[in-house]
Amino acid sequence: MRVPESKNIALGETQQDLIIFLKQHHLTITKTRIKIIELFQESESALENNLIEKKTQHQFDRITVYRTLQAFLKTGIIHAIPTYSNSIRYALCKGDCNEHAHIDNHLHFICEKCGKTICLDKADISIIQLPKDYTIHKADAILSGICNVCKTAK
Amino acid sequence: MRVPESKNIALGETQQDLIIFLKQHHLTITKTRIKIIELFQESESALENNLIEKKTQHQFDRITVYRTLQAFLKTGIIHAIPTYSNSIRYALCKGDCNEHAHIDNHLHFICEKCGKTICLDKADISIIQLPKDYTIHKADAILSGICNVCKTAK
DNA sequence: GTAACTGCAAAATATTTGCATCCTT
DNA sequence: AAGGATGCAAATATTTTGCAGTTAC
Repeated sequence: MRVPESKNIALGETQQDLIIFLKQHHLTITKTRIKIIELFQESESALENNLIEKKTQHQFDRITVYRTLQAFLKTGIIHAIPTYSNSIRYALCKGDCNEHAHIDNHLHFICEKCGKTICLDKADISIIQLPKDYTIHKADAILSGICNVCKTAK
Repeated sequence: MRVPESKNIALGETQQDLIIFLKQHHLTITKTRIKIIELFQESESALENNLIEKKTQHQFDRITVYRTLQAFLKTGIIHAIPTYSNSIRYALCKGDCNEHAHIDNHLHFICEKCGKTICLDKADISIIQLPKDYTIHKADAILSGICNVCKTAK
């Protein structure tokens, strides 16, 4: 298949788009990878290894899921999100991230009730004033509280 | 010992101050707790369980360290810091935190070179605009890059 | 003396690595 | 056919829990 050249590698809706997307990131096409990317697309909140295993009903080996996430991370498809717990969460990169450049400055919200981690793309944290003698590569804000769903659910 | 009443429970320099501090937080005084608080005071960067074990030269059982951290966390002496890794880091609360109220809105900087996590107290992230339908209890910003020490060390 | 803290054992959870086998290109 | 991806086994790291012995108040 011919892979279109593009600076802005965007993730389309159809499975065909998804295959192109993976190829653009120089990843081989496998059932695992397609399924896990689809999961990320469906989910509005961040995912951790454990959660992916459950959502795929243990269709794939736990280790395969770890390795898939590592491959996605390395090629800039997903990014890690800092958490207060001891498991690493990931979410799809919305921007123009790839192996070489990773732009990932945004807000993350962790709900204290349901535990979901949600990327809030609209907000921008570049307004934060930084100390002079530090070089900043990446900025992440973690907000915690009660999310919109849990609030209305009471 | 008479424990002075105070709204602003502050941590003093001497070991005597430290004992008063622990009592104000309704914690019994033990060798472990004194040593670990002292460690936090000495260290300008955040500590994880592992690191505390090493710094105390395994003087205390690993499990005791975990439980000490939990006690400190519960009484508002320390706060957890979100990380990209799978171990939980803690730092002393500088403000007026206690069992009931926890004010902890500040910047955390993680150095990509030396791995240190540093609390940058001066900066304030309350200026971040938040979505309307979310209730925020706590805000934390994680900046990563190169810290002042590693920068000059080259 | 009583309640709380500590240490050992054991278990649960999260993640990594090695190797043989299978799938993608 | 070759290289990469997968799955199983095994190992490591982090954290939690139970229980008996010790310490703080």
